[in-house]
Amino acid sequence: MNPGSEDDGDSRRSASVAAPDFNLAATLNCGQVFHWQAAGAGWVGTVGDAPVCLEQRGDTLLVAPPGRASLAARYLALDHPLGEMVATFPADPAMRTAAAACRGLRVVRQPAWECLATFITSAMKGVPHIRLMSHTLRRRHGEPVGPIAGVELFAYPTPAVVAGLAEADLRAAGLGWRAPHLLGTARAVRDGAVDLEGLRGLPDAELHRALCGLPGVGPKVANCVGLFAYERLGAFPIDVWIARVLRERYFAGEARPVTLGRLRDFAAGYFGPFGGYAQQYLFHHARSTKARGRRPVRRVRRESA
DNA sequence: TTCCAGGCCCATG
DNA sequence: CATGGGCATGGA
Repeated sequence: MNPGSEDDGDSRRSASVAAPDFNLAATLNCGQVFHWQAAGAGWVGTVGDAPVCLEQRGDTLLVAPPGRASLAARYLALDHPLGEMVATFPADPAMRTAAAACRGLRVVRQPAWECLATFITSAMKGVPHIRLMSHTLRRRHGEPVGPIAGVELFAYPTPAVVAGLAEADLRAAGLGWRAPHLLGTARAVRDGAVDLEGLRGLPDAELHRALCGLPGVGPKVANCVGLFAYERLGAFPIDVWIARVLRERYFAGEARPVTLGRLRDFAAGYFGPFGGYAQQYLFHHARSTKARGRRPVRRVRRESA
């Protein structure tokens, strides 16, 4: 990015936004959103249909083109009072460590459909593959909205477009058995069986129930969508990583693995009004510390004598 | 090669 | 209501 440059094109200029207590890289890399690409010193991606370049310099966020500064600031939730929110987290060692390590990570405000669809595709997949599926769907079926900073960008394909695809198209994009789930949900949205914007006014429990009625959406995905798209900051998604963290750090020494239901009950009461934020910090910290130096448990070689 | 991944669906007790 | 098997794909 080249702030203040006079040469061609709006996308070469950028606006400066005050962004204290913010970590752009952690925010875009923590597994809540899957389409941002590192480019030079910053990142390129879309906010809805709008292509944007982002770059952090200390407590300043540079946004290009400059007219999208407020859009980006809202998307990145720079208005969340992060210090106050983190102060509500429980003060146990696991939480304190994660909160310190993830300082500045913000839960962004994602468009509902794109969030719902990507998390339907996320079941039993690693983050890199979720990214791959997102990019493949965008490239093959989304509207081109770039390029920006030399990078071709595509909007996430709309519900109507996805609904018009064949299951085979989605399988060809790497979705596997998630293909009918995404297709079914896209058709439910297109046909008006569910109104994603209309859900905004619902209380948490009703939103959760409505989302769980969609194909491919269970408690975990519904909590992700509630947290990442509907700003239900107390929603606490429990995936295999978080389940492991909870069992190891909060239920160590149980004779038998604590059931998922018990983990849910515990998390709902323990982590407080911003439990979703707490969860995201635990998740990102677990993933970023385990990915490094992760040594698959070494296979014991059986000796034959 | 094997294991694992931001789970959900459906069939059984 | 809890539990278990099945499910596609790609990265490590």
